[in-house]
Amino acid sequence: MKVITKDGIIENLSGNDALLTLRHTAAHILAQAVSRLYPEASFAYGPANEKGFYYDVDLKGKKISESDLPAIENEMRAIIRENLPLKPFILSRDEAVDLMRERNEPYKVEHIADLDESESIGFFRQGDYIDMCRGPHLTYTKGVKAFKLTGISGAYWKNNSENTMLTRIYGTAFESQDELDAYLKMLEEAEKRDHRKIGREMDLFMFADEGAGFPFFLPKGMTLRNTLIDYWREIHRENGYVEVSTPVIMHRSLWETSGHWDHYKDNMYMTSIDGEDNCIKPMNCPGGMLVYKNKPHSYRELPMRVGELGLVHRHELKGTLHGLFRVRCFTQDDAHIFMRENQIESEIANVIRLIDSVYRQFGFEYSLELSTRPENSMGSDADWENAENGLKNALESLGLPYVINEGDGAFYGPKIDFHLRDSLGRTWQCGTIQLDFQLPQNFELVYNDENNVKQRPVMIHRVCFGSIERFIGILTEHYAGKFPVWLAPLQAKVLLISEKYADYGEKVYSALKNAGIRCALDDRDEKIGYMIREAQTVERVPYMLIIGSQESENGTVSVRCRDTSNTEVMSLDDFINKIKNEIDTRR
RNA sequence: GCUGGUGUAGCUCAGCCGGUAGAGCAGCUGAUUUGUAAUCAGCAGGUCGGGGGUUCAAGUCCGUCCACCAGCUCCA
Repeated sequence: MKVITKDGIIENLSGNDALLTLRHTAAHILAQAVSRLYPEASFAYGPANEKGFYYDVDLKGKKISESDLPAIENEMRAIIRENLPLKPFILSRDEAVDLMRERNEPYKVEHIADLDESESIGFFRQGDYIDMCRGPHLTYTKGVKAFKLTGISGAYWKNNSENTMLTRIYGTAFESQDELDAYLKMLEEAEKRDHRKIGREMDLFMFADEGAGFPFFLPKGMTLRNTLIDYWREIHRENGYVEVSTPVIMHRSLWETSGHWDHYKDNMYMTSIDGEDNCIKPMNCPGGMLVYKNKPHSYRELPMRVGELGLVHRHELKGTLHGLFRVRCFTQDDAHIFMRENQIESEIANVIRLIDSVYRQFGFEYSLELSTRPENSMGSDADWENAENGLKNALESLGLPYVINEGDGAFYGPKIDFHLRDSLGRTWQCGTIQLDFQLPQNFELVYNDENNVKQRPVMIHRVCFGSIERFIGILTEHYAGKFPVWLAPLQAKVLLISEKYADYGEKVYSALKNAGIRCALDDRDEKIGYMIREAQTVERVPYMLIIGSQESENGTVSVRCRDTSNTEVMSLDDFINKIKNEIDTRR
């Protein structure tokens, strides 16, 4: 794809670079269209990304909605038809500021001040529209052949909630109409997997207006949840963890010691007990500290791995709530690991391996991020450096790729985050490993070393699922509700062709039940097609056992598989062995 | 919290310029006894998110609160 740089050099781009350039040019065309329809508009940032492009616009109090998008799209098409050349030019800082002031672009003027002194300031002109931009761009507007405006929202200038809110107009563009259509189709398919919709259809969980952000688990959702927890307990037992449970409500003094009172008060729910301030725990760690302090410890016990499935409550802003993905109370599959400093690297590597095995069980891809010291943090520079190096060394010794998020750590320590990719291509933070030198100090934790000298342990906080609730939401979308047999709330359903076969149907049903298989019997006097439709498309039961005259005469079952819609006739025992094997091996 | 949007039966949705609500599916009852993705009929379901205001009259118009949706910010 032929593109032009801000220095006027023609280059050839391909692959992702070409796509991003195409989208960036589409963003300029969007801005030009907006400037024609809304001459008073000023422009902020208008980048391209992996989903498309957007432009942040200040419409000076003028309100627009999605219904205005077709008009903007039409104007964009007109600009593409006019086939304007994109002409770059370079200005000095002063000239650039003058030009942007003259054209009433205060955000661009502010942007110039943020640019590095050494950077030359590029502009691209297409017709009467000029945009400050480092490029490159397509050479002509007609290069944008397949685009669509996809939405509109508010966005803060420079992503800071203190700043003015601008109007962000979203769009996407591809090199061909076919690719655009495929992308839009994919979005539609993704919408069908929405865990909120599937959760309602499958009776997994619910929400009520009386408790925004507080999920309810229904019987089938509870089965799924307990199955996940059984799996979690099993792998933690195998990896040398013990489990505790700490209270949900504890006295204010605990949270003052832990630092949450100073650093996290706005997110904590409060209550009063006998006139004293108490907090509903937003994190499990302070309770875990009290467990450690319950008795003296020897170096021989370390590393000491203490798990807790802890229910935490956090007051999240209501605009951020989103199904099970973002709630106000959730269960962390937490663990606190107490250890000596020289055990940091190997223990972090152990945790990474454990989390990796969990994600592989479900076939998830993930990426790693290392977050470093934030502004509002506790502790000395030396501790932070130690902690950050510990995490880095563990990642590097395992040879894992990661990106660094400067200043994104917790207030008590740096962390490694695991980001899962969901069916919409969104990434969700699930697992995290946080190294903490602060809480052991604040709570004066100690252990006796081999010389009977008191030493301070280092602590790791870590979660695998992150939050059971979020993880179930992600699993629901990942599998589109078609959970693997070991997780499925209903693993098999017996469907009767007619009530004449009720006796044999009952026999099959109790045999499954006695074998520990989660099953149900549909003995309604409906046609078999009706029962299959419901079992397969709504309940999403992995196996449907159809029972009629042949089966009851031969002692067999006709097994219909949810995922292939194929049927296979087999003996009842063979089926039980087959499904039990799939469950036991978690396939 | 911010920007924009939405809220009508369990679910999906209709309801025009203001004249006190309608469908399909699900549910219940009956008929049917069925062979691999919807059998037929009847019945029942709603203070139109809440509470105000305008009006002779509000699902419809106006403010307000709540919830939800798409984002922003934040986060497991």
